[in-house]
Amino acid sequence: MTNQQTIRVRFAPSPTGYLHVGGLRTALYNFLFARKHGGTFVLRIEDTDRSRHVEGAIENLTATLRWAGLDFDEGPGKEGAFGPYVQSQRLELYRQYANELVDTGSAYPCFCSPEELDTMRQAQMERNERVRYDRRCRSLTPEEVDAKMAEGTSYVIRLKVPMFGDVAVNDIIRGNVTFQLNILDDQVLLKSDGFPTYHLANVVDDHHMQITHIIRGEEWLPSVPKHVLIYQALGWEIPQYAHLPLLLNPDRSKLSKRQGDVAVEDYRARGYLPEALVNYLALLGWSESKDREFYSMPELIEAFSLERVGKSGAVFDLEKLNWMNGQYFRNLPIEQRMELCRPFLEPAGYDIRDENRYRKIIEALTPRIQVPVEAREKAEFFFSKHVPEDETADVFLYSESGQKVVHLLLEKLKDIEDVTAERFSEILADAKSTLGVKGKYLFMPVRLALTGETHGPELPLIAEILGKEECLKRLQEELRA
RNA sequence: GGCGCGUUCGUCUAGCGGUUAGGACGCAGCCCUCUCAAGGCUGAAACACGGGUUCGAUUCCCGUACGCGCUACCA
Repeated sequence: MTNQQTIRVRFAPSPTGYLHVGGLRTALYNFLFARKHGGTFVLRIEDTDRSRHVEGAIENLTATLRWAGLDFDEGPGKEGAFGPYVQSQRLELYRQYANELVDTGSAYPCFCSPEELDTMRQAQMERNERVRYDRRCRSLTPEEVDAKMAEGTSYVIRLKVPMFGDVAVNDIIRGNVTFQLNILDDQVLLKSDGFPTYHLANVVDDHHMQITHIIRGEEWLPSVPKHVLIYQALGWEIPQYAHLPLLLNPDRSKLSKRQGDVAVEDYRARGYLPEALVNYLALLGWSESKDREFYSMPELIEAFSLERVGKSGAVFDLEKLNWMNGQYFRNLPIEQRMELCRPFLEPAGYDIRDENRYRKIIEALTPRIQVPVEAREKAEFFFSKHVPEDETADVFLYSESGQKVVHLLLEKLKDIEDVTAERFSEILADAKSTLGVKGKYLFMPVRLALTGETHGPELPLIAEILGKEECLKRLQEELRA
C-alpha cells in the first residue's frame, strides 16, 4: 500500500437504468479513497450483457453521480488515456486476450449448447451430484476443434481452471482469504455472441486502465480466484482488493427493490439532500473511531481509510437517513429550503407565488420537515381547510366555550387592519382575560377553526400567514347557531 | 448441498486483555408548550453459544449455531 505509483480506482457498474444506493456507497468509498490519496477515480460501464441493455442508462448514472458530488476523473464523456470506458466499445480487446489465453493453453473453446448444458445439469441433479460443467470440451483434440469450427458450431471460450491447488489474496478489509481451485467451474470468458463475460472484461480492463485497488461489494469475493487465475495466465500484476460489506434490507438480506427504494434517484426525487445521503452512506460500514455523525465531503476525504471499513453487513435504516436529512435541511438558508420544497408544492396546486408568504410558510414548517416531499401535506392547511370532524372538535370548537372564543376573535379581528403574529397573540391574550378561557380551551377552538387540524405550527404564525380575510372566513365557517 | 464471508443494544457503530461496554437513530419519560414538531435532559436496551490461552476475556485461538453472499454464455 505504500508504493510510489499513483493510486487508480474505479467504479464499474452495469447500466441497469438507475444507480443503486449500494452502488452509490461503493462509488463513494472509491471516490474518497482516490481523493484522499491524490489518486484517480475512473467510471467504467460494464455493459457486456446485451440482453440487459437499457437506453439512457449511462447518462442517468453520470447525472446521479454528479448530483451526489462524486465527480469522476475518467469515464464516459470524460475520456482519459485509457478509454473508451464503456466495455461494449472494447470488444476487440477482450477477444484478443481470449484468443491469447487459448493459444497459451489457459483456456479452450467449448461447443456445448445451452440445451446440452441443461441436460447435463439435470442429470447431475438426478444423481445428486454437484452441478458443474463437466469439462467435456476441455479434452477436445485440435482436430476435433478445427472440425467444429469448420462446421460453424457456435462456441464459448472457457478458462482452464487447474484441478488442484489454491489461490490466496490479502484483502485490505478481510485479510487473508484462501480459495480451493478444485471446486471452481471452468468459467466462460467469452460468450458465443462474442461479448466477454464479467470476469474477462473486468480483469482486462482493470489491467489496461492500470487500476491499483479494486474496491467493490462483498458479493464479488467468490469471484476473486477466477480473476486471479486470469491475471496469472496473462502474466499481469494482481491489484489490491478491498471487499466492502453488503448493504442490507431490514431482514438482513442483500439490499434490494421490493423492500423499499434502492434507486438513488428515488431519494433525489423526494428532495433528499445529496450531502445527507452521502454522509449517511459513508457511515454505513465505515467509521472513524470518534463519536461523530456529521461529515462534509472534504471532511470525509480527510478522515476516510479502507482499514476502518467494517466487515459485517449494514442494514439500510431509512429512519436514520430521514433524521440526518432533517438535520441538514434545517441548517440550510431559508432560500434553499424554499427551493427544495417548491417542486412538491407547485404541482399540488398550492399558490406560492407570494414569495414573502411562501417564506413564512417554510419557516413555520421547517422543524417538522425531514424530507422536502413532506412539505406538501404539512403545508396543505395553508391552502385549503379540512372540516374538523372528530370528537376533539365537539369538545373544543362546537362547545359553548369554543363558540364564545370564535365569536370574540371574529369581533376583534374585524377591527384591525392587518393580522400579524404579534397582533394575533395580543388578541388571544385579550380573549383569555375577557372570557376567562385559557390553555387548550382557548387555542384549540382557534386552531381547529383556522386549520381543521389538532396540531401544527404556532397559531399566531398561522394567522399571520393566512391573513385577515382568510382568518375571518375560516372562523365564520365554524360558527354554529 | 458446496465454497466463502460475517456475528457488540431493534438498527448504525466505538472498543483493539482489566471500561459503570461509549455515541447515534428509534423507543419511553420529563422539561418547554394550545397541539404536533424542533430543542434540552433522563432512561430502558447489546458483547450468539461452548471450549481453550491467560492472573484476567467483548477483545486472542478452535469449534458449534445462526445469518448472509456466491455457486449462469447476469453483473
